[in-house]
Amino acid sequence: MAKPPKHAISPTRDENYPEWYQQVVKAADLAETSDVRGCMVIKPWGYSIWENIERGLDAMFKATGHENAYFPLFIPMSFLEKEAEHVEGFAKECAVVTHHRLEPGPEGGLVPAAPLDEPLIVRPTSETIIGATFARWVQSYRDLPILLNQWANVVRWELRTRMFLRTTEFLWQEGHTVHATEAEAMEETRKILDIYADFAENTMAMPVIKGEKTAGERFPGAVHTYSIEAMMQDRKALQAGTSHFLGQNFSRAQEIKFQDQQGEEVFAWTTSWGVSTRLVGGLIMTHSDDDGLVLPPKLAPAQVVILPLYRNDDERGPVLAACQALKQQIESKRYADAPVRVRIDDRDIRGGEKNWQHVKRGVPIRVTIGPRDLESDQVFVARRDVGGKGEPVARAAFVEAVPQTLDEIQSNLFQRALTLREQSTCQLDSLAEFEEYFTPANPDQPEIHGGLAWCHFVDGPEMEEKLKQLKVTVRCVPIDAEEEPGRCIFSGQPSRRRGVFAKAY
RNA sequence: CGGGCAGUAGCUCAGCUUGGUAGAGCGCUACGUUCGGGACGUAGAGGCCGCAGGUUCAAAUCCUGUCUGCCCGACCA
Repeated sequence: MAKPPKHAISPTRDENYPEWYQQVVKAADLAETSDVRGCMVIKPWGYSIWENIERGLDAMFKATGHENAYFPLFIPMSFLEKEAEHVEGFAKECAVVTHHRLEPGPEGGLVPAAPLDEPLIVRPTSETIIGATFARWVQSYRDLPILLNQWANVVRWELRTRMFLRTTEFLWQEGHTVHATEAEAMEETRKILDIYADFAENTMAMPVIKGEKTAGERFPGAVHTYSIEAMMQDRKALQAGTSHFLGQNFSRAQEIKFQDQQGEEVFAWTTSWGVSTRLVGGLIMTHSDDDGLVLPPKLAPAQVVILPLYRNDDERGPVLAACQALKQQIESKRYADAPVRVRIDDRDIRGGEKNWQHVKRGVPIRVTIGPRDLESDQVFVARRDVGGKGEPVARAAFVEAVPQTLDEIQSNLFQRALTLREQSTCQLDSLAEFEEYFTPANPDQPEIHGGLAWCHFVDGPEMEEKLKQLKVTVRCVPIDAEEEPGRCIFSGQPSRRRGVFAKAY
């Protein structure tokens, strides 16, 4: 009998984190590379996770008064040119449609035949096309606020792509709102940030820091950009969601204006905000281990998987019947306002291999039932978050405890991630400490190092130079932190708040 | 767009230096033995050796061109 490897995933996180990530995506059957450069195929298991993210967030948006709508994939090129910073920011990564219609070419194959009068760009984000529409919709203060969201795909022609974290085409939601006053727009911006943080922490079990981006990291065209920042297991930061206060920049560029109660024509205040399939990448890198994916129960497509064990047709019938019965019993239980999601895996493959597939796919609870269990009215239960083979439990007791067990797994994952982040966070008050913190011991093959460093800073050329050299970025200035006088570790200038610094994805 | 590397079975790759019947592992199919943490055996299916040209009796192998992909930089939800 062949000796199984120690871990399902090779290399382990410590050995080679980026490669480990790719292997988890593959082993968990989440996605694969496609025939189109930089674009991935999201497989059913991975897509189900995204659907659960979509469902969860969508409910939160609706509960706060937002409605879904859909705008075109194509944007006339001239629209993008209206807001100067916006052009600057996105022009480089736009895919452009210049022709329609294909005809047979002179040497076989097809050639584009008819050039477009005005090229269309494939949306990298929809501020411009949605803004142009809003300009028509908004005439009176009575038309406001407009609170819209769309679930869509966008394209950004990135040069380096990584599954889920950065792909040429990705799925996301983008919220776009219009308000009569600055205060209201700002309130919206912050409300959405809170929703993102709530969702990240309570549904994804991924701790985040809410903060504001510095000028250099801001969304092109925004006045303020806020983000939620998470820390992955390699101690690098991941921007997991952004909420932008656009001020009147876009409304001026696109003439979104209205008559207020005094009859004066004024420009509206707009916001935009989004999270993408990148969240799936964050989910993977927050919880998964050297045996593969680990899913928080609230997002797991299956929260419980039942694995029948039998050797022959005589055993098969009773075991499968018991599985069906168990499935119904578990489904009658509720977790997080919904019936517990259960699947039976009765595929005709070896039990051991089947079991490992579910380990690698991160199913929170695995239940094995064989002939011996039928006699003793037991089930064999394994939790993905604690690892190990599992243990026998009385069937009735197990069923009764399912919701509580799922809840324990959910909070265990969050606590574990939070603990790692806290252990990997420090305050640094000198440039020397900062440099040491972010310099790997072995530059040829950098080990996992660094983390989150809270430092006083003043945005400027000294800082920029040093960050570039160390490949560190300012993630955000946390908005929940107290003000505290200090001095910029780069320039020595006085500072009132600390920023969070980290290497980042 | 600069610098490095690679295209051979579904996947990962060997073979190329020194030209001579197209290979391995994994995966897949069938049968048997197995089965409570990744099984094993036997038999099979599966190929435009990226593409085009050249050298040669003969090219996966040598030469030229070309296309595509990957890695490292600049850019980034």
